[in-house]
Amino acid sequence: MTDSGVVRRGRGRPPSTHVQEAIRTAAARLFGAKSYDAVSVREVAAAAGVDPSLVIRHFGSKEALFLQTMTVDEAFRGLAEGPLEDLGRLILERLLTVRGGAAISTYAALIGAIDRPEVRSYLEASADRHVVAPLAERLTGPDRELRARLVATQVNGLLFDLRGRPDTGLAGRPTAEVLAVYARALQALIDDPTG
Amino acid sequence: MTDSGVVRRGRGRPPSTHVQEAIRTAAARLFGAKSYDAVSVREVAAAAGVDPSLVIRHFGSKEALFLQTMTVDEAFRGLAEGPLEDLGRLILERLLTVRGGAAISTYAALIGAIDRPEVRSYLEASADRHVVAPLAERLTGPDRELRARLVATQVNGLLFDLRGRPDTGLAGRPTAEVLAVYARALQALIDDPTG
DNA sequence: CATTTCTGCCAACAGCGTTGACAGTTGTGT
DNA sequence: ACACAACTGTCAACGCTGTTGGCAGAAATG
Repeated sequence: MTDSGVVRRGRGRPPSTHVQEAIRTAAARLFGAKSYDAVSVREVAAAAGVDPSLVIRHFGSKEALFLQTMTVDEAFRGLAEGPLEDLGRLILERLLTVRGGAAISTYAALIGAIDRPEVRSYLEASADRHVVAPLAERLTGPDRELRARLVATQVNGLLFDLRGRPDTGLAGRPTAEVLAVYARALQALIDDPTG
Repeated sequence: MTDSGVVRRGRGRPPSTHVQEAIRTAAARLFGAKSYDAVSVREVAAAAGVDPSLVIRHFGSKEALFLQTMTVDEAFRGLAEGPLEDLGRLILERLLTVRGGAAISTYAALIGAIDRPEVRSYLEASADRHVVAPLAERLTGPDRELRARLVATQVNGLLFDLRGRPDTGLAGRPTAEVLAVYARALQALIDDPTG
């Protein structure tokens, strides 16, 4: 879906790959550990053993590098699949356990940069593509799209609150307990209110 | 609760008020219109007709000025009061309608700066004080504190998704419709699951 | 073999939040 | 009345930021 970030412009010397890879690796580590603002381009460059200007040259801007590095699509894919009657629990289970909570910390980094328009629209598009759209098609009863949208809202809230504490869980509670209780609320939106 | 931001250090010339007021007014307008990062201290100073260094002198830092300007306590006070059997709807109604959605836009500004530790802890403390703590005392059944915490989580999610669109509502839906549907999910956490 | 597009490197830009230095003003304690 | 302390506002400067331009060389295409 996303290209490598380097635009081929015709004939001539082809772009290198290992320098980009080094920058991307360093950026992923730093953006995962500190906030967007707290990570400087010069810092990423130093970690990658590269000149700061090269980072911009290769990726266009700090924000573009950030967006290319911190993607959440992989963790969100197929989130709305599974039997409807147990989907609330299933969604939460996948979010909280898959890849050791990697989805949460990546999401946390994105939320920290939410004021940047491109980050914001990426996050919205991601929720739409992986949760709202597929779920709206499967729901039955009234207000299907709104209910699907609000499922994403609840997921947003949970991810928002879990920012930075992927292990300890909410309010010191273990993940399993949060999951069981919150699943009921999520399921209240999934179930047909007239049925 | 919060003092004026100027610390009296003993005898001597007392602090002025109208300059602080001018800075605070300019800051409130700018922080409400643009994101934390997009508003510079120099810009606030210019709007207040004041030297940039005075802004820092008076308020300590840009972040302190921000926190003193954008407070959400007023809008959150008493949020968890009212009959338990209808509290889900009541909470949402108060959040979405009080003061024309001023709570939402202020919250939006705070979320935009969520990566700053002091902003983060203020937001957490605010939710605790006005929602989690008073609600946990009133709930019945198992997992009272966790359920109260998750009510705040759902509220967070809604405020998060409503950022920047206090009028149009979610997904273009009018506020009333969102309210009615989401209230069910919120109420699912408030109701005693064993009852 | 000319052309084109990369490479990497250095210096510089404008803007940022913040601080130091300094002179002037206004209050309090004795 | 007088010293002192804490404020006032003004100016220049600090170190940092993301980003850009210039430049010489390398590697591909036609």
